[in-house]
Amino acid sequence: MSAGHTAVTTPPVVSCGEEHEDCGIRDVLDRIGDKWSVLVVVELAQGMRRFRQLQRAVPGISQRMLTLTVRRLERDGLITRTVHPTVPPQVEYELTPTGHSLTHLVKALADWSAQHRDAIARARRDWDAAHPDAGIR
Amino acid sequence: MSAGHTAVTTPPVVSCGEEHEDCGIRDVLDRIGDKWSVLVVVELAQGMRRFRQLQRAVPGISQRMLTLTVRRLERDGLITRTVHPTVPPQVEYELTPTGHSLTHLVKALADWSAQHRDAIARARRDWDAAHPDAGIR
DNA sequence: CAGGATCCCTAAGGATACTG
DNA sequence: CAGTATCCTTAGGGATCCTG
Repeated sequence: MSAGHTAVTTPPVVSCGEEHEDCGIRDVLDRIGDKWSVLVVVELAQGMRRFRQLQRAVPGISQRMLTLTVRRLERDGLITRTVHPTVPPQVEYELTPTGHSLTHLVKALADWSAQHRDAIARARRDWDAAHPDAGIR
Repeated sequence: MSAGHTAVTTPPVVSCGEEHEDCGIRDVLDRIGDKWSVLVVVELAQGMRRFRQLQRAVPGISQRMLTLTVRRLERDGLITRTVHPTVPPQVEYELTPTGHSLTHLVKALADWSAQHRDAIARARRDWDAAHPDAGIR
């Protein structure tokens, strides 16, 4: 169809073993694909943070979601939670080595986004223009 | 606290400009963080596919979600949709160059998952054992 | 075959109030 | 400060039926 097309000769970068049945991809996405996890990880990449510090650093997050998010990250061994029995209480969150390794991945995501966001935005505008009445958006 | 701790000296891998306000990370995750997009992309990484082929290749997906997923991917310029006006109709989906570049990213996700899934599973078991009654899970 | 149109249901997330 | 406890709204997604 379209003129010079590299066609099917493109080597399969990802292939999920034999008959792909989920690989581990969905695993990661179920973990960091939510609304706040990566943002918290990104902030913690700068160093240790306390609860309120995190909440201020991650703009729109509610205290409820912050609590849930750090709990999950802690459960998965991506961050540590250190309670100082002072008054008022003081709780510190910090990335574990595993959590830190995740920042590399997040960096890859950010890089990809930076490289393609313009093209994607353009594609969207074009598509929206070509489909004035779409159930999507 | 814990013995030899690399502490705050860890260089910030990701930092989102100055005061991070979302970077482009959420952008990517909003795009591929859903339940099916990556799986469809992974399948299309093998080459061109038709609608039913995709549905069979991605086990649990409903036709509704497949429709929505490919629409979104098409809108973002990650895949192309080619309609052959035959009877019965035949529609082919294929990765665009941008879409193909995404497979590299997905590969990074899969690799990270493979490297850490055991550690994470262990961390979970430990955490669950230490917190018998947790609202999380 | 490749969808569109509906209906329904659950989980994610927001807002608010309260506590150690 | 660092949470917990409720309540409520929405969006994501599944199931089913219908059509060109």
